[in-house]
Formats: sequence, structure tokens, C-alpha cells
Amino acid sequence: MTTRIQRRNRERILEAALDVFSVNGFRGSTLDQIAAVAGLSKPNILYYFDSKDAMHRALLDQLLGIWLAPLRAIRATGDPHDEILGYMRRKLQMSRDYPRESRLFANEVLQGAPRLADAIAGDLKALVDDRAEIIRGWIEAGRLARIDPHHLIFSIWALTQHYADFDAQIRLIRGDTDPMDGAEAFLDLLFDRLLKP
Amino acid sequence: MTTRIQRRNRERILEAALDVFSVNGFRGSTLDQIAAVAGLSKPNILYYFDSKDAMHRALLDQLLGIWLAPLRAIRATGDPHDEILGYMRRKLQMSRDYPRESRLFANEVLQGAPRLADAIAGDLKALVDDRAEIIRGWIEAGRLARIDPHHLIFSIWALTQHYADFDAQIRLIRGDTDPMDGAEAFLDLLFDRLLKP
DNA sequence: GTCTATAATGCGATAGAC
DNA sequence: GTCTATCGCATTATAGAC
Repeated sequence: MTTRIQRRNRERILEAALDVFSVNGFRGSTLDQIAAVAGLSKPNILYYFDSKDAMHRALLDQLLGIWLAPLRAIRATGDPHDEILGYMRRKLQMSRDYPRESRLFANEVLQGAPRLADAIAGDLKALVDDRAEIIRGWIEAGRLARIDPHHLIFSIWALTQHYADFDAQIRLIRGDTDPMDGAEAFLDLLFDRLLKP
Repeated sequence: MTTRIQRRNRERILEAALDVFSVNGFRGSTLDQIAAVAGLSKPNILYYFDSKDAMHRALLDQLLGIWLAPLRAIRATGDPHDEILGYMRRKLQMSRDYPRESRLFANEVLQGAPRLADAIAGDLKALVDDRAEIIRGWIEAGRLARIDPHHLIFSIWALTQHYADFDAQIRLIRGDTDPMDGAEAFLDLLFDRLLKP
């Protein structure tokens, strides 16, 4: 049986772990850092999670659901142009709302996806292949430009996640301007032009 | 005075350090790993570099020159469409030729660019702002679509570096296909459509 | 220049009191 | 449930022989 306090502490620990892991990666993060951010002692956070690895796995597990939802929402029955622009906008919104999750994911893939290989080669690949087939169907029907569906999906990932993952660089170059200011208008124009048959 | 052997060993160490740092990040990498890849003993690599940090700084220093060259090559006197597509193609070629450097850079920026902040806010920002002005001039002259020059440059970075930085993910999704197969044709089409006035 | 041995510290995890 | 204390191992860096 789990009490309110237990749930609250588990959440505080995962919140702190996300802060730390998303910046420093798994090996670069320490339990001392996570405990300090969570406002708990190091042995105490190990009372709630068996190990540093268990914290990281818990974060990756809950990440996958969040991460796949926008792509899942693409429907073959919708208008091709609207469906794909809608997907791009949802992904861009995720870079706004979940930048730490985006960086956690980026850290993981940069290192060769050691802990995500199964999920990527399984659920994600299946979902991507399925949506790529929908896009291929739209192209065959003459409703979209003749572009490679996989590269189209990769381009949406690259362009939207860049604003979360390379936030530090964009801030240093653009100064006080909000890094994502103007991004949606730019990407709307880009994909509008790209998709037209 | 530096001998041939010294130069060769320094190069072997930097080569090994790039292998290791680009995958594991700075804190996630160990001197044992680097020494093993270099085929030298741990004290021996510390004979050539004062510290782990010195190896990392040496890599970042030589990285910056490589990294800025393609953007520097943009000329106000050229044809706008050709200049920008040429830049994109050079950047894509760098993801092919220097994927480890791309990941080293990505690791650094993901962590908030602690060791690159000065270079980004200095040389890189100055170069980007200058080339953005050139692009703005082309737009005012009606030779390009009315798009934000900074976002255009960011989009080139995002789309090209994605193939190096997220290589593991793309491989898992595309299977045996070369991750960059079809990328140039796709990006040629994308930027051709985006840039037209 | 390169090695073995080791010092010095950092870190994940556990023991045990309360 | 939470803490202090500590174990045991990994890691950076140095000492000193050759």
C-alpha cells in the first residue's frame, strides 16, 4: 500500500532526477545532485528507488508514452496537409512543454540508445512504419508532394526537437529573444511549401 | 621540440578521446576507456595531456574551426539559392565525414554549453549575425522567400546534424538502409521549395 | 617516454540507530 | 521513513623505477 507521502516523494525524486539526468546524462549525474534538488537525503531517495539505474528507467518508461502520442494522433482519414502540420505543431509544443524530456531522449540516443534500443526498434519503428504507409498512400493519391515519408518524419523531429535540445546555443545567438519566437510561423511556411503536391 | 613520435601519439590520443567523449560525454568518459582505445597506458596519455579536461579542451578547440567553415563560405556575391543550398549540402557532408564531432558538439550544447559559451556567444554569433544580414539583403531584393534568416540557419543545422546525432535512432527505424540514403534529395527539395520568392 | 604501483577523492549503495 | 556513518569500488592523477 502506498501513502500520499510516498507518492509525493516518488514524484519529487523523479522530478529532480529529470532535472539532473536531462542536463548531465546518466553517467554524468550523481545521486548527491538528485538528492539535493529533491531536498532529500541520498539514502532516502534510495529508499524509494532501488538504484540510480531504477530512477533512470522509470523516467524513460514514462517518457515513451508522452513521446509517441503526437505521432499516434495522425489519422489516415484526415486531410493530409492538416494532419502533418498538426503533427509538427504538436511536436513543437512538446519542445515548449517538455524540454527536459526532449534532452533526456537526446542524451540517450546520442549514446547509441543503450536503454531505448528495444523500444525504438519495437513500438516506435512499428508506429513510424505505419504512419509512413499512410503518408505514402496520400502521395500515391496525389494529395502530397512526392517526398520520402521517413525523411519527412525525421525532418519534423529534427526541426522541432532542435529548439529544446539546442536551446542553450540558440539563446546565446539570439540574445534576449525567446528561442522559439517565430519558430511556428517559420515551420508552418516550411511545411506548407514542402507538402504541396 | 616535438618529435614525430610525440605528434603521432598526441594524435592517437585525441582520436581515441573523440571516440569516447562523443559517445559518453565528458563526465561519462574515463581515462581508462581512452587509454584502451588509444592503445597506450593511462599514465602515458597523461604524459601527453595534463588532464582529462585538457584533452577535451583540445578537441573543442580544433572542432570550432571545422564547424564554422561551411557557414563562412557563404558569399553575398553569389546566387542566393545556390549559396544556401550549397551551405546545406556542405553541412550534410560534414554529418557524413565528422559524425563524432557533431555528437561531441551536441553533447556540449545539451549540457548548456559550459565550455563553449564564449565561443558561441562570440565568434559563432558574430558569423551567424553577419550571414543573416546577407540573407536579409537577398530577401529585401526579392531574391528569396520572406523567411526569418536566423530560423533558416537553425533549420539547416537541425536537419543536417540530426543525421549524425540521432544516427542510432534512424538506424533502428530504417533497418539495414544507410541512414543518410535519400537525405540529400529530400533536403534539396525541401530547401528548393522553401527558398523560392 | 613508458611502465607499475599507489595516493586521493568521488560515488553508489548499505548498515543500523532512531 | 529518515537520518548519520561507512563500506567498497571506480576514477583521476602522481611517484618513482626503468
